[in-house]
Amino acid sequence: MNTPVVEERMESATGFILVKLGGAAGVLFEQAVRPTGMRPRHIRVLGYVQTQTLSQQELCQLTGMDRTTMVAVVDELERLGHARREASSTDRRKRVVTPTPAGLKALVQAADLMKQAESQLLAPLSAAERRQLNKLLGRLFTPDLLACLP
Amino acid sequence: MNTPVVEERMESATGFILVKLGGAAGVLFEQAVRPTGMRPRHIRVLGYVQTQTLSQQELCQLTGMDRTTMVAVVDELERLGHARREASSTDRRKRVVTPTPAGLKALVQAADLMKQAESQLLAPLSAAERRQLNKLLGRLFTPDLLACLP
DNA sequence: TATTGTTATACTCTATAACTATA
DNA sequence: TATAGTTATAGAGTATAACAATA
Repeated sequence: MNTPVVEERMESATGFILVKLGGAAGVLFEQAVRPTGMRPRHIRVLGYVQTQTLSQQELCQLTGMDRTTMVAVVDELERLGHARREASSTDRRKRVVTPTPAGLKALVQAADLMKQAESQLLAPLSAAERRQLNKLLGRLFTPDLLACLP
Repeated sequence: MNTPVVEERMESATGFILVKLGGAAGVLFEQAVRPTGMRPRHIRVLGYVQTQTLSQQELCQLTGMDRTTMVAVVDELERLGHARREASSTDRRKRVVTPTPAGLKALVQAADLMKQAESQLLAPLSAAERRQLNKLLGRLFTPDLLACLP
């Protein structure tokens, strides 16, 4: 008996494509923002603190990173001169993360690079198709899905 | 000046959603097939060898894994009793990977679990929308994109 | 006693280099 | 000389546990 037990090419399954494409997009963005000396997570943190005053703990909740990772990310932002830790005025346990002028400038550059990378990624689609894709993907991103993650 | 330099919520950007959703889908599949004792890569290898006779090297080319990872994956398939290494009749350097009856049975079970997980993932979409999404994602998965990956 | 930030540590994944046996 | 498989090892990424300061 030589009939395939299971469809051989899960390459065409939506789930498979989604996983692979997500990974590829991650690498693409990583490469795109490399000139800034940052990685996507640094940019995400900078994005949050550009208008709000947030502690590391609050940034953890917003980004889903854990405390120890956040320490490293803020360390690196400080080393790059893109953010500083300051004592919270209300709770002396907390340390507030504040962007420097250089950090804000780097954020603008990074956002531009990411936008370019996204354009490259979505190049095969028309503007209407991009909106369609964004809408469909957004609907998959349910609390239900997030609930079963670690 | 308190105006956001950069849109604060890249959460709505297609690239961001794609990366996050891909990661979530990966975890979902990982969890779904856990009852089989396998991980998605084992299942992928089993899927390839169910009808073809392939060496580890050939499996590397098909899956994109490197040699050392493939050794580990085949080791684990052997330990589970789902595949065996056999000497190639044409080239004694090569070792051909062959599924056992138990391996084929496990593959069927795994494929079913993955299908269920995919249904769960795509539950928010209608059948027509799923086809649409599959088509759009497929078009993003270009050789161009794969070329800029490591 | 609980929480914030921190450090040290362990664990997983993957990649690199070196070895063997065959070609 | 090059290739297939293997092993050992190192590196990055992430998670866990324990600690200091403060609530």
